Amino acid sequence: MLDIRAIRENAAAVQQRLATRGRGDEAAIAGVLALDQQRRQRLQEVEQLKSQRNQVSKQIGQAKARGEDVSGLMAGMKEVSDRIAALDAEVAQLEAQLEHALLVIPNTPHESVPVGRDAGDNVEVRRWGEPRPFSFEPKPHWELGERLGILDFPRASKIAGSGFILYRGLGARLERALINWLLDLHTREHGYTEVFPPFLINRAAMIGTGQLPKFEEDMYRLRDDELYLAPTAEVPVCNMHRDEIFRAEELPRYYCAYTPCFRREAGAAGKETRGMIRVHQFDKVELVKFTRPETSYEELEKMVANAERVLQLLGLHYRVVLLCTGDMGFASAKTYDIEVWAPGQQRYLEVSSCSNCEDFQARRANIRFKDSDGKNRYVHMLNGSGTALARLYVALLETYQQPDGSVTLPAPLHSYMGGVTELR
RNA sequence: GGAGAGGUGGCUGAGUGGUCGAAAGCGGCGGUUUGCUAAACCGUUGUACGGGUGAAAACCUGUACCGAGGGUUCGAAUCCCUCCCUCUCCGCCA
Repeated sequence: MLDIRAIRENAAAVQQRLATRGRGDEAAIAGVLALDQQRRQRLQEVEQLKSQRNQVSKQIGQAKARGEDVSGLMAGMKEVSDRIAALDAEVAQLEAQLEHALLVIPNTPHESVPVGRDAGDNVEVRRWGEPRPFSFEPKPHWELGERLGILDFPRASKIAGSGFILYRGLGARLERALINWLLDLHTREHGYTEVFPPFLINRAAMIGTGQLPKFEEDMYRLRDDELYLAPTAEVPVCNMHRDEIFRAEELPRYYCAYTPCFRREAGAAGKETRGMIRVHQFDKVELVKFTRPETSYEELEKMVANAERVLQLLGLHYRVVLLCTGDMGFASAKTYDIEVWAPGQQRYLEVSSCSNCEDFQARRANIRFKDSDGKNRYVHMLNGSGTALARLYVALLETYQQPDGSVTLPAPLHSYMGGVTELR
């Protein structure tokens, strides 16, 4: 959520930054300003009346104590009270409208973000390694997985529907190994604290990180309870500290968490439906940081490096991409994507997305810290995948496939696989 | 799921219709004292949203906030209703 005061004081600049996203979000600012103006006007009126009421009520109390007749005073105050009730309702309605208007406006991109329309305008920042050369035609993961008997898409459909994965045997073991290895890596070597949160999320938390109210149709929701399936661990982990105030010395805080991620992928039907590139449920280890505002951009670079380390240790070729204004997510001010090379499909796959949301989520979730001058300020919140498992799995299978269809496993996973070094 | 108890400021905890933003204690901050530490003593101590003054730091002022939302009343932390959460017991269950 953007700061209403910043909008009030700098409307043109905010509009200009929003316009770079190319979605017309800047158009909402005029309405926000009008609502804000009305709200403040009504607020002044009602507060003046309340002041009057407080004074007279006090007089009534005192007069009564002296045994005087107060029926005249009381009669007059009834009208004031009714007027207050009416104005209060008006203010509440304006506030609700203003709140909603602000909740559906995306974050303003940071000035270092390239302006662009879509993914085509993203800027490649660096590459690591290079695509593995093949002496044979590399196969896509769905062929490898089915042949090895570790991925079973038809049976996943039988249970849930299309867009779900069933791992079995060493395939299931590999998924579990990756989860454990990633959590160990980030907690032991990168200083993150492990969190295992609920996978069901209430509405307030979904609003806190920005999934709601705008993206309701992308979320799985329970029928009988106001609960949603976690679309990413970002949601529970960020909301851990909702309505809290950190002491300055408690920052930065690093958390990592494994959760499955549930996404309806509404509107994405038909796109990339083959295999496990885009599915309704996938596993992910997520990194989340709460930082002071001054350090959040350094922390973003470090977070990207932490995610890159995953691919480096696994020996997977990747590139880092800085998203342009038009391709960034709703809550983000700056995002790097990490894309791993999938030789079976001759393309890069997004396995991580690391974002600095600045105070956008902190304002929604009301997460602050007490600064050295005693003032409460909003923290900056960052989140990044470290990494998404399904696509990492794809890259592993396709990169380390052998001519006979077997797959060797990179060294870091051997112990996590109980000594198994290849799938065949 | 059933029965009961409870949710007050950073913490503990008083407050059952009016002068309560809220006693007291602890903690925090500032000061006195001190070679240092501790203790003692004095003072101070919330947040949000408006309005005003100021270049700003800040200051002045109003309103709201005692789990959340409604209601009664001239006036609600206090009375009523609904909901949420915590604790205890019972039931059920991995």
